[in-house]
Amino acid sequence: MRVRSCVTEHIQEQNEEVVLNAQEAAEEIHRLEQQRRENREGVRALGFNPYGFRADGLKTLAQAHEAYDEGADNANKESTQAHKQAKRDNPDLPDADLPQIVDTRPVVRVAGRVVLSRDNGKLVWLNLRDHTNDSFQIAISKRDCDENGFALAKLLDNGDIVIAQGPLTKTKTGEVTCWASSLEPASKCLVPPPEKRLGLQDPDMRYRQRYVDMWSNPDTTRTLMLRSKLMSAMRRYLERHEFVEVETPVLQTQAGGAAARPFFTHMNALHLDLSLRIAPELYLKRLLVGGMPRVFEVSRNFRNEGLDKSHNPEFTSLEVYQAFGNYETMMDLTEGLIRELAQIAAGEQGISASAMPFGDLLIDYERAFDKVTYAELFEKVLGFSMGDMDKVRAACEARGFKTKSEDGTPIADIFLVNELFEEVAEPTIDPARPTFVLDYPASLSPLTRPKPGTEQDPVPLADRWDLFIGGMEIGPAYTELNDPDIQAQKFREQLSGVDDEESTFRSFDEDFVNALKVGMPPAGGLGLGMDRIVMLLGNQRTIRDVLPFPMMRPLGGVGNSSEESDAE
RNA sequence: GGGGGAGUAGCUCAACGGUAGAGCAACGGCCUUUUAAGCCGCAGGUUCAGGGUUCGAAUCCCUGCUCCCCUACCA
Repeated sequence: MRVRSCVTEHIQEQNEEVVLNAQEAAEEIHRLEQQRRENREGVRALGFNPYGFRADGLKTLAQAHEAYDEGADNANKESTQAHKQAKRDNPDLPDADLPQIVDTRPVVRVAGRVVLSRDNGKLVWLNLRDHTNDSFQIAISKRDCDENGFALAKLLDNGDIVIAQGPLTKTKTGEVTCWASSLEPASKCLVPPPEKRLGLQDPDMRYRQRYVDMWSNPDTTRTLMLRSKLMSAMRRYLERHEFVEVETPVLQTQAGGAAARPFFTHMNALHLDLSLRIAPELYLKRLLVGGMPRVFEVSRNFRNEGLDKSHNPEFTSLEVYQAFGNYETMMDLTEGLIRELAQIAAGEQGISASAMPFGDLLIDYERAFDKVTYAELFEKVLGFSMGDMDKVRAACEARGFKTKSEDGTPIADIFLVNELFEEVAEPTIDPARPTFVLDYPASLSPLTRPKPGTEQDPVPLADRWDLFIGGMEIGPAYTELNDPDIQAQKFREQLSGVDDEESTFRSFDEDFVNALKVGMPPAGGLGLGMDRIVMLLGNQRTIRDVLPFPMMRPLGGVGNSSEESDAE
């Protein structure tokens, strides 16, 4: 009871606050909004509801444009001319005896947002926009449109949504136009819109008010719709390959499957501290143990790390696991998937998948992806074998890379090898050619099966590849480790090998090891960064441009953190 | 984390120590084939916020807020 009354009080306080804010806001209505409110009243005075009703039988603006019938339009124009000419020649004849006007022009009903308007007095031109067409012209003439519709046209503001109906014709400059017989309001835009040609430019405003960005910059909507189409095509592709989509927990008692700092939250009912998932991997593998042979999850992952043009704190990965597959199975699957998505994206944009623009690059998704092993690429670029530790250490020192940690202990050889690889070898991969880099050092891949026969090599390898496109890492795939003893040992190594700061977010998942004890079939596993794939195929430079609502710092300063960051 | 840049009318931008302007949008008027329509008229500002220097600050200095770029970190 006590809790309830507290809650009630709290809600009351909140409500009072809302009322106060609303009053303050009401006093501060901008003059431009006020004018729009007055126009809205004018629309009401005509007998319309400015917020409209259900409308059936609407065509998209693109469909309407398609429906234009040249023959019918010409027949109408010619017969109208003949009628007028005859009337001039025989002013006394009744209309019934004059040549009749033929009108078989298709009539369409369309809806859209007003992006331009030109008022010529007795003829008003509107250009409407929807998701299929940036600018479709409507003419509302005093002669041909119903009286209320014509009066409405005079009261419209840019940004309003309207429904127009009428026959399709071409103007004398050749533009397909709906010559309205009626016009109705569908919704009012009370907020003054951005500049009509340039759209909303300020990137901050574009992300914060995506709903304005989307209609004022149609490319934004196109990119977000491309994202949907690619996600849908990805599901179709995987289902065609007999994968089933599953959903695994986002709230986890220990976030695993990747090395990343998680977000934390608390569950009241069980008095549990929980973290949001950083990867779905360990749960998907449990499903393989249970007997699902081919699974995938479109996983929203949360990582409490920095933001930049390829990192958002929540992002979408595709993870795929195939029992009795390996990392080569995953390579074929991935290449096929990405090529198919590229073809779909290319089709949307009317270009070829063999030359898709990404910044200054033209990326070819049609030809077979390049393949190179980690060791080959290392040796080709560095000029010596990655097993030659003296040269590795010397090369690192020559380049000024750290070879000792803060307390003076030498950094493990394999991290030096990887430092050289990432800093020197990786950048030489041709960004215009999708490239698989195969066979990573085993110590860098704790959840991966060691490559048979390399255990005694200077650098033991693992069945792992990474795919690089456009200079970005798109995702890795593995032959999954299914030996519970090796897995347990890798967990232990990871825990002991990291400093205190990092150990807070690496954990030994005993239940996962138990699952492997029950027996997981050999399997291939794959993780793809879907946001980055949409960036590549939609030619967008930043991850923010492929997310409808990217993470933004709240306006107004201090933020809402109840305490100072505890993890710095 | 480090360095650089930006914030001015609803929007896009000028003005860089001396009366805050333009284009678009808006508002009033004219106009039945316009295409960023046109013509005439009229209005619109806490120059991000707060402090300082100065006779005088959008402009120079300091602090804060927000964004952008580079860099660093990052399975």
